[in-house]
Amino acid sequence: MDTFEQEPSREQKIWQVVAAIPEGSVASYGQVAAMAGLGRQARFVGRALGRLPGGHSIPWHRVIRSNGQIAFGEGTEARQLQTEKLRMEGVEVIKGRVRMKDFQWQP
DNA sequence: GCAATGACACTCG
DNA sequence: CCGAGTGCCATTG
Repeated sequence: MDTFEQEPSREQKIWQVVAAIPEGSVASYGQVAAMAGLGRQARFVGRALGRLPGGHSIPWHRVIRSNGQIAFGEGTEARQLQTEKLRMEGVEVIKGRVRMKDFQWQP
């Protein structure tokens, strides 16, 4: 029973913010963290998404580093998938990085 | 209970 | 442009 209650609210907040990112835009971990009320806790966002089980329906591919780079290492399936998804939504991905200046989500 | 790790961010040189 | 150091917090051995 107590095996499914790891972290309450914080994750929920993150999911909300990530789910609120419009198509064709991207947000950095720090940005999501700030909007979720976590301040600089970007790591919490990353860990939250990474440890998240299936069935969450969260567009994790719209979340990248503050620097515009894809969070995953080169040669990983996840990175390829994220790149493809972003391109499919109209986001230009050059060498695994995005032009934040033009695609960063501005609330 | 401590040490190491991790889908990060920021500053400095 | 890139490397190194620091902070922040939860998970895992």
